[in-house]
Formats: sequence, C-alpha cells, structure tokens
Amino acid sequence: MPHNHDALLEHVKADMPADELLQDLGDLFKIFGDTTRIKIMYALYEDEMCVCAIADLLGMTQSAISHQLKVLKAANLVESRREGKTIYYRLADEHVKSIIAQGYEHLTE
Amino acid sequence: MPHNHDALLEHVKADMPADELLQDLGDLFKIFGDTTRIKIMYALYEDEMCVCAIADLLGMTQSAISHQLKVLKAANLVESRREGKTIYYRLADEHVKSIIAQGYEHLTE
DNA sequence: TGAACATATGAGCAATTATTCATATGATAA
DNA sequence: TTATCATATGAATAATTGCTCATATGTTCA
Repeated sequence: MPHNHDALLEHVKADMPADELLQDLGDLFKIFGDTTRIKIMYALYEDEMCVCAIADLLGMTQSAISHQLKVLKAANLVESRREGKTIYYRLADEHVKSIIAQGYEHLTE
Repeated sequence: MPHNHDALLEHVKADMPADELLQDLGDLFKIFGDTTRIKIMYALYEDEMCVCAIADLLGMTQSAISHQLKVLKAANLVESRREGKTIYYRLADEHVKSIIAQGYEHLTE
C-alpha cells in the first residue's frame, strides 16, 4: 500500500494561505519574471523616468515599453504623473526594491 | 525635435547591473511566477515533505510535481535527501521565504 | 486648426511553458 | 528474481505571453 501522510497534510494545509492569495502571489512574481520589466524597474530604482528615456535606455520600441509599463502599473508596481506631453513613471513602493534585492542576494551570495 | 535625455541615461546606465545578472534575476522570479511552484514552496515552508505528500496536498499528479521540483532544484530553491524509496524536499535557504514574504506584503498591505 | 511630439492600445505572430501520458529508474521486501 | 512503491523523465499538446506593426489618443505650439 502507498504510504500515508494524512496527519502531515492536515497540518500543512491549515497553514497554507487561501488559494486566491496563492494565485495572486504567482501573478505578482510572474511580473518580475521578465527581463524587460526587471530592467524597467531597475531604471526607476533611483528616480522617475519618461517612457521614451526608458525605451532609449533599453534600446527597445516605445510601444514595447508602454505595454510593459501598463502591466507594471496594473500590479501597482509603478505610478505615473503627466507633465505636458511627457509622462514620468516611478516605482510605487519599497516592496519593489526589496523583492528585487532579495532575488539579487539569492543569486550573488 | 524629440527631447533629449542623454545625461540621465548615462547616469542610470552606470548604475544598472550587468545584462547577464538582469537576465538571471528575471529567470529566478519566473520560477516564483507559477501557482503550483508557489504552493510547493509554501508546503515546504515549515518542514520537509516527500513528493507524493506534496502531490496529495495539491491534488495534482506525481509527475507534475516532480517536474516542478526539478525546476525548483535547478534554481537552488529546494534541496532533497533520500530515505529508502522516499525522497524528501525542503527549502534551500531563507531567501525563498523572504522573497515570498515581500510579495505577500505587497499584496496584503 | 494643423503639425509634431509623447504615449497608449488592439490584433497577430512567435516563442515559451505547465501539464498529461507513457515509460524509465531506483529501492525494498518477499 | 519478481512485484510493488516512489520518483524521474521525454515527448506532445494547449495555453500563455512579449514583441511588432499600425493606429489612436492626448498635448503643445505656431
């Protein structure tokens, strides 16, 4: 017979967050899981930047950057302000930096 | 004429990590960007577990779990030990927990 | 109003990837 | 050895997704 671990399962299951939260967590990290978006967040690490500056920096299309900024904004990872024709983006909160910093540590330790 | 931001770009570029590291960072977070893997890591949050227990817990195939454990192990996010026929997996280091914790905070704050 | 600049967006394509299915490997006990 | 349990793995499929291209929206200035 296959071995039994009902007791363990019950215990672990009780400590697991709700499925919806786990899904949201996965969705959040999925956003960090793209080099372009990581680069954008790093570009905004110290100061705000306009879309075309980011595009220039990464050597990518304005369209591509705009699409990614939309994704980042939908996840509350960046915020923006308009100044004339230009729109400046900045990181939304400190979690962005600390998540990236933790990943960085895991890689470089 | 389009507006110029060469000075800014030069400054930001100097502070950006190497392209290879940025790629690795993206690849690392990509691994966190899947609900199944998030669930596995949460299951291992407090203690080690064997493959079939994880499969039972998540209501998924042993094969599916094995595939994902392989991904997690390749990224040094989990480690394993054998005990007879059974193989127990555990989290590899504290970064796993802190990365997840930061994501959790971002969502629930 | 019209022209130029800055950004946003919808559709389509190409590439990635999570799961399934079948099967292989490894270990134990009879 | 043979049977069974535990895990790993290769191939195939289905779904997701990042970029491009064309175009739309919004702003400023002449």
